[in-house]
Amino acid sequence: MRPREFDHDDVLRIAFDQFWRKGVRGTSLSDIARDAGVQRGSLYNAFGSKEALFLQAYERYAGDYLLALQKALGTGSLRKRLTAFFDLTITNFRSGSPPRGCPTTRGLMELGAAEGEGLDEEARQAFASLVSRITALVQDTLSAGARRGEFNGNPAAAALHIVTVTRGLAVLERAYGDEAQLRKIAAHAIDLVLDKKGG
Amino acid sequence: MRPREFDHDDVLRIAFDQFWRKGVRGTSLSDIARDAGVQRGSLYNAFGSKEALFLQAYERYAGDYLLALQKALGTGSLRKRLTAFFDLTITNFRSGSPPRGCPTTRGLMELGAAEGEGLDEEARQAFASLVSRITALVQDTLSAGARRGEFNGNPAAAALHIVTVTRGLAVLERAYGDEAQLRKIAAHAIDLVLDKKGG
DNA sequence: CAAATTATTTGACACGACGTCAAGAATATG
DNA sequence: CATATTCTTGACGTCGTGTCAAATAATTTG
Repeated sequence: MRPREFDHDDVLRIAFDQFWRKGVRGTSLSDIARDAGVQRGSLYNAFGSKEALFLQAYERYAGDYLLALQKALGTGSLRKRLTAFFDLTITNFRSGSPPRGCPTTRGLMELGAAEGEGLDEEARQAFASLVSRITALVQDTLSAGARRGEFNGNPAAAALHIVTVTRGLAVLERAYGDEAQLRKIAAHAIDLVLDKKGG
Repeated sequence: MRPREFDHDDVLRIAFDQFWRKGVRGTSLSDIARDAGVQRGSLYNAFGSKEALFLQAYERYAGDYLLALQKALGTGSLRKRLTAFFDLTITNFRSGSPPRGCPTTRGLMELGAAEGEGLDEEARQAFASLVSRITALVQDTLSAGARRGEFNGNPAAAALHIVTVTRGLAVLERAYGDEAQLRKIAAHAIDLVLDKKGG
């Protein structure tokens, strides 16, 4: 066996950086190959296709991101935890120059329309899985907060609502690029969820 | 002058149908030309580029959609109006088979990353403009509701929150395709906004 | 230590997409 | 009836994805 001339993980990082900045459809394997100092054919040999390469790169990102979220949601009052959650979310959307937006949201909207369209379906599941796991983290945080008397609504509904707002923030980020606005919306969402009538 | 052999508006409708179903990047001018029974070159002659054709088709859609929203927001109690607003929004996302999702949200996430990237910037403005106009409609509705004592929060903040939720719904629609879930989230959002503490 | 094995690399190819251009076709105008 | 003007048509260049066979280089085996 001949050993590979490039580092698998390096390529994954380089590829995801491009996917994040330009989207999957907007990134060519030639771009990635040039950036990684690898021949295009080698990428096909190692990963199979652009979509498969993206999936691997995305899973990497998703794992890292979940860990960071878990950390943000792990300390302080419920309000502090939710604030840290939105902070991390928005900071993530606004990272890079120019800001790269949310890769999950972009990926979801880049999907083809057909129901079972090859790897599209696999990608959809990867995106949906991250969103679900984030929702679960938020719900757990709210449930814990409820046990401590900091929240008295429905944790599942509230978590879904909060995650829906973060997806909306990802979209508004692309529309206006106004980070202060995003933070205002986030603060308002926290108020709505925590100051609910009867709370 | 030689007369055009196709109807300008027909092509716009046919083109937007494809853009809506498959996204701008996922739709080729060959697709549109075939569907419209027009030569590809004629489209370039008449519209200039794919992006320009999309922009015209999108403006058409945006105008129609705004009118429909205005109608939905125009009658009944504030709660009824907001319910009709979310109803129309979700129904729009779920129209077609398979459901086509939200063209504005998809368009926004399909934009290139570079700040001033040719027509991308024009498209971004078109998307942002529709979102802004929707926000204004919702805000007016909330203000009117406030004058009638049906709402006592900040109309601007609440309108922005509601529109953010609709953008989030567009994303979740792609992730899960679960219309019942979308309607639950919408109902919860209305409750949060209208039942705010002190309301 | 030499040689066969085996995966990786490399370059050529087919195909489809965008956009441009010059040449042909059809109407309106003088 | 001829001319000018616009639309249409088909060919071209470039770039994207994905495939394939041939060349290459290390490891494993004898």
